[in-house]
Amino acid sequence: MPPTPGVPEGKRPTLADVAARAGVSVALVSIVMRGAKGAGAATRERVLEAAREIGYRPDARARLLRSNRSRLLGVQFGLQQPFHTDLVEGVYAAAEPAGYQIALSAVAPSRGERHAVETLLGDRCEALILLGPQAPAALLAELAAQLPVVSVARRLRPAVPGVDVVRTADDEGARRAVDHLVSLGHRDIVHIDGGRAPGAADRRRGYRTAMNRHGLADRARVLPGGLTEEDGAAAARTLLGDDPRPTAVVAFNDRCATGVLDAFLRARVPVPDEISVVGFDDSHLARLAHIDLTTVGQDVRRLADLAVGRAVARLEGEAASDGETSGNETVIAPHLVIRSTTAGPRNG
Amino acid sequence: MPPTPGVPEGKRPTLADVAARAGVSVALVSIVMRGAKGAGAATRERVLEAAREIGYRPDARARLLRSNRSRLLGVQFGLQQPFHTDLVEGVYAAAEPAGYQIALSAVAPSRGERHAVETLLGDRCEALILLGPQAPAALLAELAAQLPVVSVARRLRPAVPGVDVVRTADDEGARRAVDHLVSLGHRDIVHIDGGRAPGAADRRRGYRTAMNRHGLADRARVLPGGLTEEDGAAAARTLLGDDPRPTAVVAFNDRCATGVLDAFLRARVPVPDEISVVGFDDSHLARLAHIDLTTVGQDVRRLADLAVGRAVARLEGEAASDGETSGNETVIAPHLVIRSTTAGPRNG
DNA sequence: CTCGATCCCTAGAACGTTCTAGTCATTTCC
DNA sequence: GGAAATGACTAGAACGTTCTAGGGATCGAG
Repeated sequence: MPPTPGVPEGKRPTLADVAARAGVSVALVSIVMRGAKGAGAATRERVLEAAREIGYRPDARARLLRSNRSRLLGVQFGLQQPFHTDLVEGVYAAAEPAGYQIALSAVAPSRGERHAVETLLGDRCEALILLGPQAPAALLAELAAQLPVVSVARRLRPAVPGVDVVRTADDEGARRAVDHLVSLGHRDIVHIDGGRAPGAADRRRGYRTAMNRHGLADRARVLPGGLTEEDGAAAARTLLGDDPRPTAVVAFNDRCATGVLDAFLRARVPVPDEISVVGFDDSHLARLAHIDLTTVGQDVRRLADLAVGRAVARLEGEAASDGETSGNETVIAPHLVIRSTTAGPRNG
Repeated sequence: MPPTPGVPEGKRPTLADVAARAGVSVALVSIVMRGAKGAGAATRERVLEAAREIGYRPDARARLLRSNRSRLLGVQFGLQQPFHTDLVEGVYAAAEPAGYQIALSAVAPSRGERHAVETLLGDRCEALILLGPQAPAALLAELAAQLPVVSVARRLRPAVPGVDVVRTADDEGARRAVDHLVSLGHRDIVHIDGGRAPGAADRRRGYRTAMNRHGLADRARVLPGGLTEEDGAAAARTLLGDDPRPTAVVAFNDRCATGVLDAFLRARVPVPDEISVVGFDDSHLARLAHIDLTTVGQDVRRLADLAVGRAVARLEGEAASDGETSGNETVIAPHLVIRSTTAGPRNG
C-alpha cells in the first residue's frame, strides 16, 4: 500500500485533506465536490486537481448524516427469484435519473423479511420498495406509519393505509392466457396455481372468470402448484396420469411452466402438439431460444419505474402538502407473448 | 402517521430523545443500546423501555461515521447469476457471526462493475468481496492499494498483490467429471466451454489433462459455449449433427448443461441412454428433481466462509502486524455429485 | 476514617460532511 | 461617488453516534 503524500497514514482522505492541499477552506471544497455554485473557475479546477491527487472520495454516510434528506431508497428482494432480480435492475435504472440511490437487502431462506427490512431502516432509507412481500398486513401498516412503503406485485386487500401498491393485473393476465387458448380451439384447460404466492389468488380468479365466460365452467380445474420448477413438474406428473388429458395448461409463472414443459418432454408428450403450455412473467427464462415459452408478460421496467415514482412522489409531495395518506394502487395491463409452446389441439 | 408523543414531529427519534424520556444522559443510552457494560440493571431496563416506547432505532450511518471501524463488507455480485446469489446468501450467513454487516451492489447489463464498486467504496466498506469479477487486473490492483480485496471464483494470473483469491479447483473439477465418465466406459467425451468466463480456462485445461491421462488425447474436443442455457443449447445442436456422436458432454456450468439437456430432449435423444451430461456448480438448478443433473459441486457455503474469513483476517491482522501484503490464494476441492444424467454408453 | 477501587453515570469532543450566516472585494446602478 | 448587488470565499454550527476523561457515590481494607 503506497502511502499517498500529504494524507494521514491509514486513513481515507477527507475534505479537510483536500482543503489543506488546495489551500482553501473545507466548505469551499464541499461546494466544488457537490458541483454547487459559489466557486470560481480557477479555484474549482485547483480543488478538483488536489482531490484527484490524493485520491479523495466523498463519504456517503457522513454526507447522508448531515443532510436531512438521505435520498436513499431501500429495496427488499428475493435472491432466488429471477422476476425480482429483473425488477431490481429496473429499479436501479429508474432511481438514478430521479436522483436517488438504492440500498439492497436480500431475502433468502436464512434471512427473513423482518431482518431485511430492519437493515434498510437502520440505513436511514427514506422509503421502502418491497418486491413481492409476504409480510402480514399489520407489519406493513406499522412500517407505513414511519415512512413511505411501496408493495410491488403483492396486492393488499383490504388496502393498507400508507402503503402504495404497484402491480400487474394478474386476473386479466390469466384471462388473456385462457382467451388465447380458447381461440386456438382448446376447451380442457387446467390451471396450475401458485398457492399463497403474491398474485396467485388473482390469477386463479382470472382463470375461473375466463372459463366461465367461455361456458367452460364445468371443465375448469385448478391444480395446486407453486413458484418453482419442481412444483410445476409435480403438478404436470399428476396430469400425465389423467385419461382424457387436458389439452392446455396455464401455469402460475415461467419457472413453474418450465417444470411442466420438462415433465412433458420426459414423458414424450410433445409440446405444443399434444398439449399447450402458457407461463407468466416473461422472465429471462421464457425468452431463451430453447424454451421459447408462450407467456403473459409483465412490464418489468414499467413496474420498476412506477414503484420508484410512487415512492418519490410520496417523499416529495408530503414535504409540501402532507396530502392523502391512504394506500394508492396502480395496476398495469399485462400482455400476451405468443411463442412456440401453444398451438391448436390435435383433435380440434 | 400517528405522532409519537415526546418526539419532534417528522423526525426519527434519536439517542437524545430516548435520553430525555428516560432521564439519563445520551452517553448512557448509547452504552445501553450497544449492550456495553457500564450501566446498572434498573437503568438499563428503564432506558430500553423508553426506547421501545418512542420507537427508537439506531442510525447505522451515524454509528459507522463515529467509530473508525465500519465493520461493513462490500459484496459485488451478478444479479442474474444463480451461482452468485447462492454465494451471497452464504456471505450473509458468514458475516453475521464475525460481527460484520454486508452492503450489496449488483452488476447488471445496465450497471457495470466499475459503478458497483464505486458505490461500495462510497459506503465506507472496509473490504471488498467480488464475486466472479471481470475487471482487469490493473483495476483490482488499484483497489487493493486502498483496502482488502477478495476475488471469489476468479483466478488471477499472475497474482495481483493485495488481492486474495478464493476459488474452487476448477481443473480438478473437470478432471473428476472426465474420470467419472471414463469409468463408466465413455471415450468420446466433449467439453462445452465457458469462453472467457472466470474459471473457464482452468476447466478447459482440466478436461484436456484428464483426456490425455486416459490416452484419449486425440478424441478431446472443446466446443465454444458460454454460461447461459442458450449457449449450451446452441453447442448441443451442433453436436446433434455429428455422425458418430460423442457419448458424453462436460458442460461449463449447470445453466449451460441445462441448455444441453433441453436440446437433446427436444431432438428425442435420450439422456443418459444415448448421451451423458455433466454440469458444474451444483446450483439450485441441478438439484431440481426434474433435471437431476450429475454435476461438479462447488462448496458454496465454504467459499463464502473463506471469502469472509480472508477479508476479516486482513482487516484484523493488518491492524497489528501489517504483514505480508502479497496476494493469497485459497483453493478448495470440488466434489462430484452423481445424479441421473450419466450412465454407461449404449454400446459399451 | 481515610485511601483506593469499583461501579454507575455524565460532559464534551470527535467522525466527515453540509448548511447558515457571514466577510470582504468587486461590480453595477443611479 | 455612494449605496446596493453580486461573487468568491470562510468560520462555525449542525447531523446522531461513540469515545475519552473524568465525577461522584459506595464499599472494603488497613
